[in-house]
Amino acid sequence: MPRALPSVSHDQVALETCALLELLEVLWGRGNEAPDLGPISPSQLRALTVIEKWEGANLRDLGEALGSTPPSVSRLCDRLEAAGLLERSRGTTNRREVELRLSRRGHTVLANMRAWRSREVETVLSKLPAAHLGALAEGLHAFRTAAALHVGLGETGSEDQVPDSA
Amino acid sequence: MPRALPSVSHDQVALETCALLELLEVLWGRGNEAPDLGPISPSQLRALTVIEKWEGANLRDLGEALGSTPPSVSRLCDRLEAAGLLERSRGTTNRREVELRLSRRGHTVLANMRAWRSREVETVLSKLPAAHLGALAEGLHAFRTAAALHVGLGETGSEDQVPDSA
DNA sequence: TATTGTTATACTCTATAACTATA
DNA sequence: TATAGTTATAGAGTATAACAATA
Repeated sequence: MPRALPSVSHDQVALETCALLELLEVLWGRGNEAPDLGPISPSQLRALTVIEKWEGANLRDLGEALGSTPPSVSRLCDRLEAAGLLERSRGTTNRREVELRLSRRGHTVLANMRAWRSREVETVLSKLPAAHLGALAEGLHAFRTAAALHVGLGETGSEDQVPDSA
Repeated sequence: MPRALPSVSHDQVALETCALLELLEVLWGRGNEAPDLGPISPSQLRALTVIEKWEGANLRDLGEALGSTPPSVSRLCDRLEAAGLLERSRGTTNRREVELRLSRRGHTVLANMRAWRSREVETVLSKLPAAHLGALAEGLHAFRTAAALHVGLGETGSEDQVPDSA
């Protein structure tokens, strides 16, 4: 089997993607087995992820990105701020708005999380033949670029992670 | 750029995978935008996913798969049973164990969830060129096969989803 | 005694509703 | 008045500790 033919249907790839995601949901949902993360919850991680790519967002913005309500987001930020991962500052132009930014510890936590997950994924990747690895890299990058645009988090910091294998 | 060379490093692909997963975490974590799912939570979805592939598991098994403690799992199953998605029956051979099985509604809920997610993914895939689509299909399948073995959910119902593009 | 599951209690996350403050 | 954010209260999810029942 040299290469997949271009006759693959969207249907099949969509199902394949979902199956993989389901697997990783179960795996990564396991109560933080990452040692460096501290007692940080999935919700907090999601919030940090969004704010990292959207510095200076207000509570409404964050709530919309997370699909969460203002009170939930407010409390979530309370805890993130108390944990020293997030900074809330009253807006300069509009005094009723809040500007959200990651603290240095916030950035560190995200970096640690990514490092841990990458190590997990690498143990799996190490079992793949090189041909499959190349196909995966190509396909994933194309997919993520399209997906980021679709979700609305595309224009910011997506490219700095993977320096493009060229 | 015709095809990715086999010189891609595990490192880079791991980071790419994590970046994509992060994106989908934010997207799918948005309070259930799937209409057919009803008020089912991510935790409940994870539990159903595991039990589907492990019919007759007991509470300890489920807890281990989810990385969760027995009391949490017990309560989680209380709610799943109350919602009619799960059936708890006292074990036949060992009367202190419990056998967990999905109800018909449980199976339906999982099917609906997968259908909704697949539609979401397909809207993204429809924007990919055919060459990238083929690469993605090949890479994802190889990855999932390796990952399923690593996680410990490999021998059961992994193959029935994608009939292999051949 | 060791194992399986449950109950007791506490904290996080989320939602709806009501409230405060700014525009 | 409309908008941004917070507080009040309630239910789900999780954890540790203590308990009941079976092997």
